[in-house]
Amino acid sequence: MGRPPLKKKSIERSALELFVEKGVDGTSIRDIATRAGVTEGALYRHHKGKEELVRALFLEHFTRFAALIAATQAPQKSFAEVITKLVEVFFTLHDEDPPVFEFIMVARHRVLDEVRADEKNPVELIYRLVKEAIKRGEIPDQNPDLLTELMIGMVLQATVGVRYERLKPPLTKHAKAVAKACLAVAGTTKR
Amino acid sequence: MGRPPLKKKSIERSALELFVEKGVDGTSIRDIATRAGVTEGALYRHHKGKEELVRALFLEHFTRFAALIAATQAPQKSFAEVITKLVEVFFTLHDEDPPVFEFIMVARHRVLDEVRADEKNPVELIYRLVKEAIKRGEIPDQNPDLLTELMIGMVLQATVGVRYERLKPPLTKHAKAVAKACLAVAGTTKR
Amino acid sequence: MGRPPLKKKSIERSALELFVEKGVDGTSIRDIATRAGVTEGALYRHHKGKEELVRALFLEHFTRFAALIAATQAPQKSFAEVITKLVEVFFTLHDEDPPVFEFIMVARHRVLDEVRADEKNPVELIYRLVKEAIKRGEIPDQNPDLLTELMIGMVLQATVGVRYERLKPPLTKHAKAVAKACLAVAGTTKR
Amino acid sequence: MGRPPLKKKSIERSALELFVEKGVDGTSIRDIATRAGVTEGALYRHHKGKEELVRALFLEHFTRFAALIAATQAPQKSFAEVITKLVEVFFTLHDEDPPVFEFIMVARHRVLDEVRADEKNPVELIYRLVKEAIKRGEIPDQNPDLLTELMIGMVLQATVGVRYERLKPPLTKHAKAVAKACLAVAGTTKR
DNA sequence: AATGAATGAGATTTCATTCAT
DNA sequence: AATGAATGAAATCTCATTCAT
Repeated sequence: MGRPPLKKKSIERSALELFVEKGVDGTSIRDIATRAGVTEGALYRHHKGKEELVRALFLEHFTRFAALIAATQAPQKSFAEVITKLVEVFFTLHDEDPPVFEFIMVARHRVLDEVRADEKNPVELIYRLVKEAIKRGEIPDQNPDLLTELMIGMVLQATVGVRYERLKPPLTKHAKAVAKACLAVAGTTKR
Repeated sequence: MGRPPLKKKSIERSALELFVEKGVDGTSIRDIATRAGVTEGALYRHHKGKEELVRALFLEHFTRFAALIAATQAPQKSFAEVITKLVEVFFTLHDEDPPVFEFIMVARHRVLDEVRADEKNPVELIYRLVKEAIKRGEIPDQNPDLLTELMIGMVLQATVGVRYERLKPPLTKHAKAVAKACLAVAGTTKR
Repeated sequence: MGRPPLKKKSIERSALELFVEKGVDGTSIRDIATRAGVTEGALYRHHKGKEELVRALFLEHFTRFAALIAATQAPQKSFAEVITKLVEVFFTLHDEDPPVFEFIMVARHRVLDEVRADEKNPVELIYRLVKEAIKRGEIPDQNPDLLTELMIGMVLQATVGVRYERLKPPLTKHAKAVAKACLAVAGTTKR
Repeated sequence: MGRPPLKKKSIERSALELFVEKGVDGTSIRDIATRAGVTEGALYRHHKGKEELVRALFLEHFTRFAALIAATQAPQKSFAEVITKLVEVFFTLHDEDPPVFEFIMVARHRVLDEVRADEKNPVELIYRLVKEAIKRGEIPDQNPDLLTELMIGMVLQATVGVRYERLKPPLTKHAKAVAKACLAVAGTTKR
């Protein structure tokens, strides 16, 4: 094995940040190279092109995210417990590296259109949680799709609040409050 | 007078729809012209370029939105009443013309960076409502920034749910439920 | 006969001025229309297009210029008299309407390539004067081409001096001095 | 390093020639690329655009010209000596590379508007020479601005004469005659 | 006579990608 | 591994001209 690819990480990090700041379509190879302190050709040593780079970055992080999120699931846990855990996990993932979290949010539609109804899709996961909680009487009967959206909306918007400096980081400090809000909306009966 | 601007509306509508579908940077002038059934040059009779077109479309609709949203304000109304009204107004605006609503959401960061801390900014408006409600004891003492984000998150995510066909339109059908969710999160004491 | 073409003169004057200020290629139809206070189409009511407009403007004024210049010729006059008269005529034409004079200078190569070795060409005219003066012994034997260029250079550069505000107009005030310079260069022996 | 910039010189030379032949506004990027044997985009590797290319070419050569012209200055030399030297230098610069000389003439108004009253401006330099010569009694009292223009006019028109094949190159062959003409116009008293 | 929207051609510029070094 | 000149295609924009009004 030769020397480690010194610039690879730099290229990938620069790309990720720029994708968040200006969008994938708004970011050029030259933008990435400039920020990474390399020249345009260097990117092609490591990736086939811009779209492949987006895909690679997405899958690298999303896989990790999905695994951590899936691990929150446990049949014996109550709806309240799982939701609380989920919010914590989401916020921890965000705080760990906010640009990475934001990139996943930005890139998911572009990449996930191929993976749409995937079981790993957090929307699907939460939807199933809600359905089961209703069936088990943990929360009142209601439109499970709507509740899913509302909870997801609160979690995601909290990350937006941090990005625009309307909420003080770290986000994990707000996890309890947001989880409580989710349960309030769900109308959780038992604790 | 020369020919009346038959194609202006068509160009603007096509642009707006494409901006929502593929993003501003992902939409080319050619895309717009093709959908509008004109040649590329026609756009420049009416707008200086793509960025100016985005700005013009945004300001046109945002101004109308802001006026309607500001009109929900009335000093004698309770927090619950105003929030309920606001959700209704948001959802009505959405249902009226979902692409226009979505375009405003998509374009706001691009355009509003110049208008940031504007009083017309709905985030600001809701924040002030929350602060006053806390002061008047209508809702428990809490982080007003967080509550603001949570309510906004729910409202916006509901529109996303419709876009991805996870929620059945029209959105106004869900207004009552979403308003109730907002009040549940706020912990409204009086009704 | 209907109304007179009110805007025709305005278009032509605006075009002429812009051709001088920014060059023919640097001036667009829109530039002309804007300065003339009309719309783009109006020009085509009076002229076939930009090139034809240049040609028309050039020929209109050049014809008049050429006639006045040709009138300076008289067989019985001395070289000194004709040169003095010529400088006066040139400077009078310039002072009468400097933009017109400058336009003729700017456009001559573009238009005169068709008329090149024309007898009306002032260069040709002066060249013949010089040749005859040498033959008649009015001036010393010398390179007639060079003398021609030197005299033309002085006359034209004087107009440039006025344009760049290095010489005080009117130019006719300098006619005597420039004529004297021409004769000094020629080495005129008799007066 | 990547490939050495094989085509840069070719692009710049082609541009310079075309600017002289057809004017800057009459020359398209495509014209330049075609003559240089490259594609249109290649130009942008080396220059920001056409205007910047004009500026770069102008400054590169003008700086060299100005240095050589300034070097003709020496306090102990007579007006006649300096003028003779100046004409020689101008003509040598012209003969060395006529297109470069002509380009400087063509581009100077476009670029020099920013550098106008610069001391390096040859017009200024000659003006100062003339003023001093008058003060020192080397030439009769007269309008120094006019004399400056007349001398410049002769020198420049000589280069025009060569371009239009009315004067036989090389121009340096005519230097003595033109210098003599300048001194005749100035009315130099001492030799 | 004049308007000005629209066209069609082309000019300028950007950009992902390739490749010789 | 990295460079950066150059390409080829596409995007943005300009402009002379036409034509319905």
